Amino acid sequence: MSDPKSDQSEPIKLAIREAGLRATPARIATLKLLHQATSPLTHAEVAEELQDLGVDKATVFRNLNDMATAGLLRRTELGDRVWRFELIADDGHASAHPHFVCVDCGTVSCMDEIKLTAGSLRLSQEFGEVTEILLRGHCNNCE
Amino acid sequence: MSDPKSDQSEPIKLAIREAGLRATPARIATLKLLHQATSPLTHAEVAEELQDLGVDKATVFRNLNDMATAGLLRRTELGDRVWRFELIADDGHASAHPHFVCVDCGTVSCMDEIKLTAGSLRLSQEFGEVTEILLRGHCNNCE
DNA sequence: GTGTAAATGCAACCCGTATGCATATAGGAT
DNA sequence: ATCCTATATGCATACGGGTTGCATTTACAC
Repeated sequence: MSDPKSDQSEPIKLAIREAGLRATPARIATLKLLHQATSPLTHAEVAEELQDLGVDKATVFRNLNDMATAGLLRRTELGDRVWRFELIADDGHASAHPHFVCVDCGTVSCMDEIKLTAGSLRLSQEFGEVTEILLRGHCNNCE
Repeated sequence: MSDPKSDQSEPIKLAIREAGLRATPARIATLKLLHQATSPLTHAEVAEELQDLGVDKATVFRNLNDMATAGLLRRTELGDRVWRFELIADDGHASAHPHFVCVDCGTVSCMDEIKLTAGSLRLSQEFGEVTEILLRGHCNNCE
């Protein structure tokens, strides 16, 4: 009774187990969803998508948080009091990158090339070690 | 029965009225508090300070939001799901400036000199008009 | 297969914030 | 100085995203 559908579950399962967690259907579905996403997803967005599979909100919340703690996801708050999660993959869109959040429509974009000036970087080190850059403003679709 | 204490209430009252609001004790006290502050304050911080004066939480919340809408304060969310408010003065620390938030202790610092590289600035305009820059990381007191 | 720690579902709860409504007050009109 | 009314306040209650306690189920090491 082996599953004939050629999904990419196996590598995902492996990754979950390597992170020290059990590869449950809810977690696999969550990671698949985030894999397809082009920007960070909220708790609510993931929960809505997974409730067709009969997965409870609380489970989604716990899984997202647990997988973030386990290093599979990055959890960020982009100014609207909602947590968002994105995959930390071994490839491509992996490393921490700045985000742009539209204060009007709430759309979140990933920015790969944004940098601070050298001087600003130096100055910022007087405060501490910067791990995340977030830009907010009005996106081009909203004006 | 004129008040002998040489506080700076008058200019503050004027500013409140100019913003189209009534100069109530709660608002005056709120602005004085924010005037002394060196970084943005939360609802809770202001509310706690003002409850000695018998001011209700809800009033503080409404006043902060109203004064932000009226252009007296700037309201920002710095990643911990809590609103913070800072004065928009005519002098000094007035214009929008980046903030640094320590993800460990939650301390917020105002950064006046941080800039993006010219190239980043150009790139960011593909997304929209950036109105706010927020940096997060580990502050020097926390490591 | 079996046992057990980890994961899940459900409901209840938490915390920061917002709101409805009756009362009090600022401040322009008189 | 007094009055009047829109604005502001206090209190209680509601809200929304997120979290947690507990009994049940399930992944997976053996």
